[in-house]
Amino acid sequence: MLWYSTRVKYFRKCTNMRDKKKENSKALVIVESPTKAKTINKYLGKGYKVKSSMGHLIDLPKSRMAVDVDNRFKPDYITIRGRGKLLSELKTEARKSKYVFLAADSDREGEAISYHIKNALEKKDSSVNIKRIVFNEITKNAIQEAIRNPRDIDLTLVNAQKARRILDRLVGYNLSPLLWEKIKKGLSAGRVQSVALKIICEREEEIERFVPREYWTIEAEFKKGKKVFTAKLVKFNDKKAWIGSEKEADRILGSVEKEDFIVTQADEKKRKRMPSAPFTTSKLQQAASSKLGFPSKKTMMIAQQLYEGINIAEGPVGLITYMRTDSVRVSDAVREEADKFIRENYSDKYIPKKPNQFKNKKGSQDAHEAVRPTSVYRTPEAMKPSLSRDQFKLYRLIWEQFLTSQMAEAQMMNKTVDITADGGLFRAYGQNVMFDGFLKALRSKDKVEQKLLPDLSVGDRLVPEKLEKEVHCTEPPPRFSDASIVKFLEESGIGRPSTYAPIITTLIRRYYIERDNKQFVPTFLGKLTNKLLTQHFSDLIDVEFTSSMEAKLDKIAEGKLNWEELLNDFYFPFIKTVETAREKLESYKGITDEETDYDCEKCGRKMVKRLGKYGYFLACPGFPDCRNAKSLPLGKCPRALCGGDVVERKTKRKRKFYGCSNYPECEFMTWNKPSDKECPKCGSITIEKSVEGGKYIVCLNEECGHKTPVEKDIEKNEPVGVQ
DNA sequence: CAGTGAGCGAGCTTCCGCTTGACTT
Repeated sequence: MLWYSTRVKYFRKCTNMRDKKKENSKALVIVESPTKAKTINKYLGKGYKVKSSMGHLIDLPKSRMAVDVDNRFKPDYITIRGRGKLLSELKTEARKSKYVFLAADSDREGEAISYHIKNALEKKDSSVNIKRIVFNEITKNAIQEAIRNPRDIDLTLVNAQKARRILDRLVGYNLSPLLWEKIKKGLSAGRVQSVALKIICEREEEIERFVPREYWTIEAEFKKGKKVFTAKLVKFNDKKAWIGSEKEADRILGSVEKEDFIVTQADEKKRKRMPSAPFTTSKLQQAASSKLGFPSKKTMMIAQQLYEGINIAEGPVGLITYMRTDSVRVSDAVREEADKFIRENYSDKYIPKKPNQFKNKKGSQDAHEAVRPTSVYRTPEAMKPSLSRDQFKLYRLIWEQFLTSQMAEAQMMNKTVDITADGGLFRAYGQNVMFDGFLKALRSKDKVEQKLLPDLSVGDRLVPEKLEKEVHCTEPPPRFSDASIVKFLEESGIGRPSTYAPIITTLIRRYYIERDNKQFVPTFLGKLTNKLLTQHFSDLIDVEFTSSMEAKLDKIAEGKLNWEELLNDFYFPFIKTVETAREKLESYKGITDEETDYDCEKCGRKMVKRLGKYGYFLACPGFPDCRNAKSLPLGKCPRALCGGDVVERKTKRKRKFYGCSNYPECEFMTWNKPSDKECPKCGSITIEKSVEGGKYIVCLNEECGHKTPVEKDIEKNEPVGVQ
């Protein structure tokens, strides 16, 4: 019997093996994103199995430098913590497959990901046939074409990535410890984040230096027939009109007032207005920041949801293409679909004669298409029931940007009319939309305003209905916002689509900058860190550095430069500078403490605001003799007779909330972040609330309920220049 | 709903870039 059962087992084993053999004919395709894997699986069908790596699997370890600078910068690569399981799954799948196609993105990082996976797979079993394939749009044709043209790993491209990776490691892991030694542990510096910090600090210095000046403008209002229009004084006695004082404005008014106003020039010019390109990541973040008020992080999170798929009537569907891209490219098939949509919903006139051409930014890696709707036929309105408010807003933004990018240009007629009175030259502008083109698809809010001027010809005599002066103040340059910092980074070629949002988060997490009304303000710690870095590493913490590095990386990718040579040229001078800085720089430890008005109830000293592991807190400066420490009071508790302070707390799930320091005697708590102003009536904490028509400070004391409108930034302009 | 700092000297912090869940760090 034993014999029999063994036979059966053996037989079963054989059939199993035959099953496996069948699977053997399958080819394994490895991509980066699981969503992409799903889509490609549909296109490739039976003979293929598509898996995703979810980005890098092999990298330098986090816990140590792992670069042997004395041994030709040999990196010690390891499997990233937590990725071992995925890697061994890929190995198992690879062993069962006849072919493996490495289909990571067609850029520098994708080549490195493929290279590392190939090495790992071959370690176990060198008999697998591994090839690299690339495509830069997810269409059936593009993918089948790629499979027909497999190639080997491009080692020069891998070397370029290796140089980039190691350089960033050398910079980050040498500069950061210097900051721990000189300022505070846990701080960080790097090729990218430190440039972002620098420009935010530099802008702040500009603002601090700025002295506002008053200036005046003069405007005339005319009427011809029924049409009223205004013209601005642009020149006086052939000089550009910059009027610095009221006296001067009055002088000009006086000299012009009694004169005849005569039309001396009337020009009409045809102008075309091109729609802008579909979104790259950077442009998407900029638009979402300025039009929807979304921080970059929020934009990316919602875009990810739209990309991964939304349950709509036809089933779960990815509504947009991949959201991390530096390309404005759109596949031909999709362009044709857009033409069809435009024909059906507008008319042939709104299809451009030749498809609109948009140029990628220099240095674009072009691995993905632009961010666009997967089908323009899924209109925002039709999708609305399946989307959250924010998803809808972002989808509509992406959809409209794409649709308009595929529509015809608008034709404008621009009019310029010069009206002269004595030495004063007044100018009026008119704008007439001859053909609206892509403007037709914009919602009214974004539409270009029609500004019509009456028919005027040279020699016409006019009498101003009004002639007025107005006072203005020059304004300091604006602080950086999500939109403007991302714009700056992208235009400087610093950072990548996947890193724009995290850069901002890092600067905030390190307490280098704070968000104030959607604008970034450097903290004392941020300014100090920046000062230290710019003192010794001005060449490194600079826009120029990255662009020259990128140029050299390109050379490595072309095989014209050796990657070790690049690192060699960079590292040894750099590490010398680090050493000098370590010797020369004084220690700034402890100077980020800020004095406060709070008395230490244990010893009477004035407590200081100090930055700790978990954020700011109040510490007794008598430490370690007096060990008193407490949370930073944000204002008075609004409960009557309580007398406690409101402090920031965190739930077990790390969510911030604000509660009374007298807990549990007083149970006051709120999720709303208190404003920095106290209630003028009762002294309690207040929160800022934006309602239609303006911002208010609302008192949280229920018995008080006081509400004050926020006046517009009075205190912001005043202290700067007036003294 | 705690603690947080300095230094003692364990063991650790930190970079950029690629990608998602797991998850009480």
